[in-house]
Amino acid sequence: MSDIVKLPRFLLIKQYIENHIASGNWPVGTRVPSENDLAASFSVSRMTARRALKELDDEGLLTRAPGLGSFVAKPKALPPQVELPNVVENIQNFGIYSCRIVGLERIQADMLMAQRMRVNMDDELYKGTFVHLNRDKPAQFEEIVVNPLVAPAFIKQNYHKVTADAYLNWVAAPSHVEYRLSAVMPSAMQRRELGLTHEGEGVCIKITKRNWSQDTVMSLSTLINPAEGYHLGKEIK
Amino acid sequence: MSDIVKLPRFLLIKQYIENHIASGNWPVGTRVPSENDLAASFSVSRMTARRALKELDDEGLLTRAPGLGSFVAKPKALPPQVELPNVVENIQNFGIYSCRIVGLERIQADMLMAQRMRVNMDDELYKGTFVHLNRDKPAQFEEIVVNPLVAPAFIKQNYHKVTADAYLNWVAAPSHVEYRLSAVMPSAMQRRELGLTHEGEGVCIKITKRNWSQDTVMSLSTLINPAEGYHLGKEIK
DNA sequence: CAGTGGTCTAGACCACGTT
DNA sequence: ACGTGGTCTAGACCACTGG
Repeated sequence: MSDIVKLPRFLLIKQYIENHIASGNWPVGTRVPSENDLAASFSVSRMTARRALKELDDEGLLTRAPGLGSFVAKPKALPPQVELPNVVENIQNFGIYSCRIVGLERIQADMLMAQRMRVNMDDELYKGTFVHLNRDKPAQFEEIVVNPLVAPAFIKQNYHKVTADAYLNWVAAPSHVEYRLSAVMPSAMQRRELGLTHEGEGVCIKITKRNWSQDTVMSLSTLINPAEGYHLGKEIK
Repeated sequence: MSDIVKLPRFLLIKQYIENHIASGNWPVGTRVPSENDLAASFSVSRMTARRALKELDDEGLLTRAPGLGSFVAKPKALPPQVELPNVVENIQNFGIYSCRIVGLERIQADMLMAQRMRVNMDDELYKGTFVHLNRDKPAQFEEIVVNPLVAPAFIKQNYHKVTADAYLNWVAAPSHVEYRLSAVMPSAMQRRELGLTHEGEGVCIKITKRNWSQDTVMSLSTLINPAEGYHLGKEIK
């Protein structure tokens, strides 16, 4: 016996169309019945038939054009995406978080940094260097350069309780964020701070992150994670 | 002077609500006017007021509940995501692609592989090993294990022109894909195949990808890329 | 021109949660 | 009982497209 649940009519129409598409019966580009056609053949008002087509349009299964009709859209293979885990947040939620402040200082922009921060050379910038620890074990090395105009008090904060990233999100949420990820061998300083003493170990994931507030760069941070145990995406086992 | 364009009424209502939310006038959790309220105050039918609320709901700005009303939703910070570049596709588009077939054979599933492929131990599997080259320079090492039930002819194909991945997508598009990314030091065999001769070089990005067709595993592939020049996300310069 | 989708109306019935 | 959103109707006018 079929379910006793009474499905809304617009859902029946959607399923009718979805089935024709999924079965290959209506290949890409096929013109599907118009709102009036569906209204007639399903004994339904046009508004109801319209809703079915509208939602299939929203879901990307159909393309609709006034004066032309509704057509089976070609499936757009959305590029595979992985989430970037927030190491500090994970520790705060599931571990014991602490932070070693390696440095917190004013610097002058060299040529490269001026270019990346979209400021002039020799402009003053703030720079913070941190090691994030889980149960007193180094988990991530962070270096962040901040535009003083966006966060004048950045250098006066106490980053034992609140991370620099969290503070910046507080004083001015970025309007846009850029990420870049690669794998590197850490520098001697980074190895030391991360406690990577053995000769063999050392592969690290490096994430570069730039926060924008409209057209000005708020901050540029570099995160170095030991590759050991650092993964993106779902567990595969 | 304001634009002469005549906006649809439901858009005016949407803007009215959006403005109240954006200005902080209606903080998260605030109950917004009901469909009937809006219909009355905008001298519009309920269906039109409804459409405005419906679309704001779809866009995540509102949460609606029958019997209760519509409420300002709390902005959900979508986790940052990066796209996984398809190395082979990039070479085919912007370089000169070729492929060295290292191996193409039947294997028996050991315990680990059986678990990952969701088959029984000692079941037959197909395994392909490839090196993808750009201008005859190794760019990616690939190892792919395939379920024979899904692609019985997998092992008989010629993978010089079409990649194993492309072939599998052809015979049976996956219904779901899992990714996992990490950084590793390549094995001796991988180093040899990738032409990593110098002692210092060697950090690699490893991508594990599992294709599902409904509830069966179609394939499990491991991609090894020299980290040198391999990046995810937007260029930051 | 006839047909399409886009917008809109003024009603209606229902299931649901609060009171 | 009342108001909410969810579904639905039978009309309507419009801008746009094709033949």
